[in-house]
Amino acid sequence: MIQRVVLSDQVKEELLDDIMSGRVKPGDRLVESQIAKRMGISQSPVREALRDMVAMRFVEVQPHKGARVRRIDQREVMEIYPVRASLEHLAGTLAASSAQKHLDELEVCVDRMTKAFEAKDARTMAKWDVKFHRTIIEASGNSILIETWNSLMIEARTFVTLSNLITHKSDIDLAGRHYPIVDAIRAGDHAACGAAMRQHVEEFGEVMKVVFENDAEVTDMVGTSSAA
Amino acid sequence: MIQRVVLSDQVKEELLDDIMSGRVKPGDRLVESQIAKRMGISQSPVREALRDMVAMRFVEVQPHKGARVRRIDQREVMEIYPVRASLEHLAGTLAASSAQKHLDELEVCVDRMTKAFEAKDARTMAKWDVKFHRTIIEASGNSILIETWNSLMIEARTFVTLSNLITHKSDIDLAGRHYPIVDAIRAGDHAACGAAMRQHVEEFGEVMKVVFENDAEVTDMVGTSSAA
DNA sequence: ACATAACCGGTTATCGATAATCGTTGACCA
DNA sequence: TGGTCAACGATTATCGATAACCGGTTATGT
Repeated sequence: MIQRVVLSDQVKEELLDDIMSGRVKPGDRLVESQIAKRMGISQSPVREALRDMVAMRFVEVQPHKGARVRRIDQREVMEIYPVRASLEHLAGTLAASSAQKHLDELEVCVDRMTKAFEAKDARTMAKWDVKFHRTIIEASGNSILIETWNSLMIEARTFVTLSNLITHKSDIDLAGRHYPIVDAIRAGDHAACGAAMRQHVEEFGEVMKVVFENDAEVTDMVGTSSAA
Repeated sequence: MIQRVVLSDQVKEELLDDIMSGRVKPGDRLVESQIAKRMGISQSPVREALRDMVAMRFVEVQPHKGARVRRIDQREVMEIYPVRASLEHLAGTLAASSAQKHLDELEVCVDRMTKAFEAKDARTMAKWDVKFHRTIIEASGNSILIETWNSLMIEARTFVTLSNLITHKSDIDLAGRHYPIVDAIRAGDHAACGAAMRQHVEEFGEVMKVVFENDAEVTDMVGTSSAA
């Protein structure tokens, strides 16, 4: 096990998978030497992988005290929506024309999302949801916007969020709510597309808020996501 | 030299300073072993510092090939403004009330900015400009927004941008353009504050665009910034 | 009893050395 | 001449060992 190009990248992937799958939970310590021993490698690549994951915000380290899986609390989950709404509003506005060549692609995303939702498969649904949004972000052509959006690690967050949603509120058709965006792109209407993106993200935030309020003990989202 | 808490942080600061001051230019290689020898330390903390600076987008590395100072081109400089405008619009909207307790602070920033501008001191001006904006971003209370804004490394970018501006177009009073924001905060008008923030950032972008157009050979901003 | 100091196990931060990899140079041959 | 490839120097990626550091615990003095 562990054999490809750059060890630290493989370590990173493995640790990321541990986190996403729930094998390790928020707050858990990630001890460099232990991980190194478990993977049969030295401390250096592990250390490097952990630092990378700090930049991704999956891990937090305190000097001389070590790394832990970052705890994503309800406040943080909710705080992301206004930021996404702003960024995606901009992306929608910029991308309304250039995204037209991706209309088929976008519709495939919505379709797959719908199916995954019916199958209660949060991971797959998150994947297509994120692909939909990323397609539009990238069509904006603004590389800073793209990098900024990517830095929010929306894929992972969406996954844990949808896991919760599907578990606790399986009657909301999220996939279908992407159609207004598709329509605005088809019409090439920049303002409408931006507005649709904003509204879509804000709506999603509202739904999550309700989920939280109806299910107060769910404060540790990543931890509970392992059920999916 | 080099003596505080964490070596890699000191290395990072030193390298950052080398870049900001123009002692090393975009495209220059940053050889781990050479830097280590020059600073009288081992390769590890240098390596770590470089990886951190990749996350900050000041450095780029290719596996097995090493690190170079990242080239920031005109396109990238211009692309940041729409993103900033979106984020700061949001921040202004959220912060109009809570920033009221920082009104004095904000006015100090503008004052210092004005003085630095008169002294043609781009570094100091950037410092106070960024402090002004950061104060409002932080008053928004949204930690994701704060982190996202920080990830744009606006301080360093503003410095190189202002260096150019001061060199090439010293007749524009940028500092004074912060007053509409201060006024909106004083009035506690959320919508106006958001709008003022957006307009301010967009105006700055416009000014920079003009600077670029009037000075076509300036495409390598970091490189030329060493004049400041 | 209580505060403080010395100690200890566990872990991180740093070191110096080595293996792996890259780009280049120059020999060799068709 | 032109092209392939082996060897080289430079540099990165990884290693194993050690020093520095943290938090908790026990020993010590008042």
